[in-house]
Parts: sequence; C-alpha cells; structure tokens
Amino acid sequence: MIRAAVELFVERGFEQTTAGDIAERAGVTERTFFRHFADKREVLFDGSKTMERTAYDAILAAPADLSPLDAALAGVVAGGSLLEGRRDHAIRRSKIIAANPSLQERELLKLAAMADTAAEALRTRGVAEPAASLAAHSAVTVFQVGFAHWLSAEVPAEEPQDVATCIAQAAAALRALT
Amino acid sequence: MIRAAVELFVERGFEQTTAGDIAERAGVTERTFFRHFADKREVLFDGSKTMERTAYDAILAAPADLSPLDAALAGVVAGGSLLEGRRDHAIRRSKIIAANPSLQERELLKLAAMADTAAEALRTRGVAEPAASLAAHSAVTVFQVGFAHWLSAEVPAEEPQDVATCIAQAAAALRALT
DNA sequence: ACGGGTATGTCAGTTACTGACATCAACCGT
DNA sequence: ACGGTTGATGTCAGTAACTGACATACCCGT
Repeated sequence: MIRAAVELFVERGFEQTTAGDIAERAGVTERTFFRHFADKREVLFDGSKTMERTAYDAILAAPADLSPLDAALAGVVAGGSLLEGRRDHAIRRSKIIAANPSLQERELLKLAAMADTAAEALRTRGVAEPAASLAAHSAVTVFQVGFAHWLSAEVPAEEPQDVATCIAQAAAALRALT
Repeated sequence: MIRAAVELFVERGFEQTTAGDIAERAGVTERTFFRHFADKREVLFDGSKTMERTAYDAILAAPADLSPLDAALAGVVAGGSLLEGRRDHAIRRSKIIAANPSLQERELLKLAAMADTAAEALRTRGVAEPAASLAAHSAVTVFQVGFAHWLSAEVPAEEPQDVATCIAQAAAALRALT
C-alpha cells in the first residue's frame, strides 16, 4: 500500500488523492487501509518507529565517556544510517512532504518523538534535565540540517556523500556556534 | 470565539467539542467560524504570527556584535515576553495542547515557522547557512525548554520568575553542553 | 471436523471543511 | 437622499476523512 500511495502522491499530489484511491490501487478496501494506517498521512512515515528505536539503542550503546551531545549525535547518526542507499526514495518522499503543510506537521511530530526518546535514553545514561532535552533536540536539529544537505547534495560522479558525513558536518557547524 | 472555544475545550476536551459547538456558544454560524480560522485547531494559535514577527524584529534590532546564537536568543526572548502576565491562560492552553496529538503537531509547526523566520532574520544580518538555521532552531529549542519551566514553576510567594529569566537559564544550560 | 484468532469486506454514521449563492448593513461619492 | 460597492454573515449542499458494528473468510493447532 505504501508503494501505491507514493505513486499516487507523485502523480496527482497528496490532497488530490483520496484514501479510497490508494486502497483501490492496492487492491483493498478503504476500511482496510485505515486498519493499517491511523490516517492518510501516516502512510509516509512507516519507518519512523524503527528509526526512533535505532537511535535510542545507539545512545545506550555509545561509549560511556561521550558527552551528552555526542551520545545524542551518535543516536541520530545511527537512525539516519537506516536510510543509506535509499536516497532516491527519500528525495521523492521529501518532495511530497514539502508540498503539504499537514505532512510537515506530521514530520515535525515524528522528529519531536525521536528527540523525546533520545532524551529518555540520555536520562538513563545519567544525564539530568534540562541538559538531556537540550542535547537531544539539538542533535535532532543537526540531523534535520545534515539530512537536508544529504538530500540536496549534487552527486555528479566522484563524491557520493553518506548520511553520517553530512550529519557530522552539521554537527561541526553547531559547535562552531559557541 | 477564542474565549468560547477555550471554555469548551476545558469543559469537554478538544475532540469532544465540534466546530458547531464553538460557533453556537459564540453566537455565530459554523461557516463563520471557518471564515475566521482556517481549521478548528487554529483557534488556539492566534498570537503566533505576532510572536513570530516580534522575534524577527528583535533579531534585526539586536546589537551588531552579538553572536548568531545570542541574536536568535534575543529574538525568542522578545517573542516570549509577549506572554508575560498571561501565565494562567498559557497554562490552560498548554494543558489542552498536551492532551491532543493533533494540537501538538500544530504547535510544532508554529515553532518551526518561528525558527524559519528567525533564521531568515539572521541571514539578513549576514549569517551564512547552515549557521543561521542551526542557531535559530537552537534558540527555539531553548525557548521551548525555558517556556515549559516557566509554566511549571512553583510560584509560592516570593519569587515570581519571568519568561526572560527562564529562557536565559535554559540558554545557560545549552552552552554548558559543549 | 472443530474452535479460535486474525485479516478483510460491508455499511451506516459523524464531523471537518469547502464552494456557491443570497442577504444585510455600513459606507461613499454624487 | 440615492445607487453602488464592499465586507461580514447566513444558508445549503457536497466531499472526504475517519469510526464502530457486524459479517465473512481463511488459517492453524487439536
């Protein structure tokens, strides 16, 4: 169904395709669609829980001597690495989202959820508030900036950037801020 | 209408009140409600554009020798100061939002919009990307954390905290991160 | 063969929102 | 005073996102 949905969103746009359209192309009923996805938007955010858990685990697994910010960054790098090799799909998806405010809202909610569980992971590492929240949200901001750069990067021939590198560059820019 | 809406949201909750309910209590038609507010959620985010512009102006008006992060922080402090003296209303509002994911999405969108225009202001100050985005989003994160603390602070008798102080504390915590 | 669990179809209902059109009052220039 | 314009509102019909209730089919272990 995800494939069917993305196809239709690319063809006619998100608002112009109804849940019934997606269901029809996928060969099921509209009701069935809503049993698999809480709402029409959710179909574009399938992997988010996986990414969230990956980041959480990576933060807990990070070396104990890492600073809170570095641990959080390790988390978002691990999460972002899940998208490695799926750049074209990520680009299509991000174009769909960029064209629709309600999808941007959902994306922000997912990112906020990731930041919240990252903060939770930091807290179990012994980081106190508000440092945990601040480090987690900063790391997610770095993720957003690095990820956007990864998507927009020209890849002419020789230098295929990977997600981790882009995030590391954004992290360096954040540190330069102080 | 805003007053009518907040009343009903407190009485029965957000989902349990229909747009028609709000309109009725306000003495207008449902159609009229939707002419004033783009959707039912928007009724809780009336002041956001004002706050956004205030932050933007404050960033442009900040001393030229301020660092990007400090300029952005000056912006969110100016924006947050608009809420000074309306703490009880802010608390009621934030409880309503906390109880409803779709309202959280909208709030995140507004905060992201504020971060984006703050980044724009930094750019006209000559700050390059990605520093502008990173500083702006970091400042908004600091705003969130400081604002939450302002809302939750116990105010027994002697020490009424103001918004700017809470944000400054959160900013200090962010700097301590590096 | 049977009973239970899980995925799906069917159908009716609610609600958020939108477009088209009518109404009405305030206001403006002559 | 009068006709015209403008802006806010009411009315009504329609679309589409969901939801709950119920029926049906399939699959699996006994």
